[in-house]
Amino acid sequence: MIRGIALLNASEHDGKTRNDSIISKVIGTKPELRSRIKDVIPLISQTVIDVNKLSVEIQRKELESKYAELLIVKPKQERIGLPPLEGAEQGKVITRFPPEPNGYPHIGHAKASIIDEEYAKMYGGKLILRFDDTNPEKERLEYYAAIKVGLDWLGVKYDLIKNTSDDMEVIYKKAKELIDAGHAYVCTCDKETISKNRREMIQCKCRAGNLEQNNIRWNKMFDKFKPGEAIVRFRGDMSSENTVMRDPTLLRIIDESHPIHKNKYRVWPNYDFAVSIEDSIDGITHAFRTKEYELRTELYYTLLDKMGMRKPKMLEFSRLEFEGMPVSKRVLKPLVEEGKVSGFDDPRLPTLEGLRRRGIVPEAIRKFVMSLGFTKSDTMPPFETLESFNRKIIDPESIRLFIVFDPVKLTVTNNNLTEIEVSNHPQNNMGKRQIKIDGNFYISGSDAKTLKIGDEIRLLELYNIRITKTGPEMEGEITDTNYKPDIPKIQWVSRKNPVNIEVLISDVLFINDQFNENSLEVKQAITEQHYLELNVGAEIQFVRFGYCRKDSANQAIYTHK
RNA sequence: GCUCCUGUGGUGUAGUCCGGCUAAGCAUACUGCCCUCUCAAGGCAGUGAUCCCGGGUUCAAAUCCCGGCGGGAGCACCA
Repeated sequence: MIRGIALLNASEHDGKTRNDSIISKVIGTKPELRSRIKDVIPLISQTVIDVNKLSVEIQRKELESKYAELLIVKPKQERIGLPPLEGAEQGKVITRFPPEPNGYPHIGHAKASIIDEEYAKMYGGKLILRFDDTNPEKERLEYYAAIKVGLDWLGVKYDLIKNTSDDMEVIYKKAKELIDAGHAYVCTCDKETISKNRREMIQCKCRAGNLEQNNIRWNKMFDKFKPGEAIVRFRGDMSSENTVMRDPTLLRIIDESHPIHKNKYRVWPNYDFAVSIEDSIDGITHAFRTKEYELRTELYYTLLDKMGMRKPKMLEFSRLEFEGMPVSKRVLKPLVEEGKVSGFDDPRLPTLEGLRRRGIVPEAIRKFVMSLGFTKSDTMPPFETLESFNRKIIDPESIRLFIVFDPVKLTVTNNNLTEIEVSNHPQNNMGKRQIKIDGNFYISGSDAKTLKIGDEIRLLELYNIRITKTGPEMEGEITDTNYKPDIPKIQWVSRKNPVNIEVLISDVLFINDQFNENSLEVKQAITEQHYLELNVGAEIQFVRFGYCRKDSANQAIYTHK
């Protein structure tokens, strides 16, 4: 057997084989030899020497005659999809997607929700959409809706929808329990002091307060105290190396009206407190969040411990963002307000609406997200990869049309056709369209520039012509109608019924943190009459230009090449 | 500054937990050819990684151990 493997390896490497490879292969095929490896090695070395002495032809001959079964290559099976989850049981996995309704959904939400859904699917479990709406200062009703619309568009299906704010009574109950058990206290220090103490690991006097004081203060938080005057803090560890454990805030007072509950509550839990309670009572088995929360998982588990609640498994993944396409509201909002972009659906933006208008389809986003894997490494995947997935999906259903930029007039002096029929797609049956012609065309300026008198070109789908006049009003005459492979082929638009449109071309929004003033190019173009018959939202491939999505009767948005 | 996380071709990843059956697989990008009445899609081929660096353990290390270095994040009454 050793000889066979050595021969095989030799044949794969120009007749030369090596000890290490053979040892590995032998152990791989017969693991039981592992313990006797020391006895096997000399044997292998000798075989390798013998085999290397033989010529390639002899090696091959012997291999084929004696060890033919080794020539059958077994295909390597590779894991597809997400890595398996620890502790996941078929049918029992419950995941959750917990956005805060404080803005429009973007590619980051897409990644999170797709991972949540894929894992639920993988284990035949459930996905809960939970709005983490515990900060009335930032949340608005329209965002709840926008997020749902975004998920629908993405095709992310959830089994249950709920709001964290609907569980306020449970949250209060848990807070009271923590206070009564001495795991939490009400702190009335001011913000700066708290922050300073946390940095310097100093306990404040509130921490030492007795149960009675804490209960009085807790009750006062619901009426007497003003916002900022008192917070509930977890009795963590002020000397912990993990700063989040240094008596973090659990609840605070906010008087702003909540989009759903209006002024019913004014003591609101903060993120860590709400998430741990919610995940636990919702029956979540596996919770995923982005990496910047990593240090908070210690708090998450500790809190759940102190409350005596069931602990889900918390895992982190890296944030998804594209280079030059920031996702944060902090930078996007000013852009919208200053009119630098047209709105949150501007095609330059990585918002779901922006991507949709640009012509990116949900299936492409899903494939792309899945290709990223579940990792914690900080990376900026190129937008190109998304485009590539997208192109493959939209190509079969994109109608082919002709478009011309910087139009130059071209007249074919001996034209005798009045109408031709053109196929809408080169491979797929997407019907045909009629184009009326009279010998007067527009061609692209960039093509016109390359043409000299006497050149022969083909007007795609039409006929071949020889250029007889150049300049702004070009002329040519038909030489042949048969397709010739070797001459340049260009697209054209009939001057009989041209359609003027503008094409929006996006470039990266930011270059080295600077807003790219040239991030949107608007190009005037002329296309075919047929454009007007397409539905808004249709994907078009303008031949020799690229894919675009019809945004309106006179505007198309460039998707990608 | 402190703490945590992370480091595989230009890019994104698989493999890392449980060292060997992979002289590192896939995708993307790039190049060339084929196909094609598009510079698309499709097919084929090619370029490209001393698996961050240095030690150690072992017959054997991308994988385990130790020590460096690079990158990111957190240090809020935001999520």
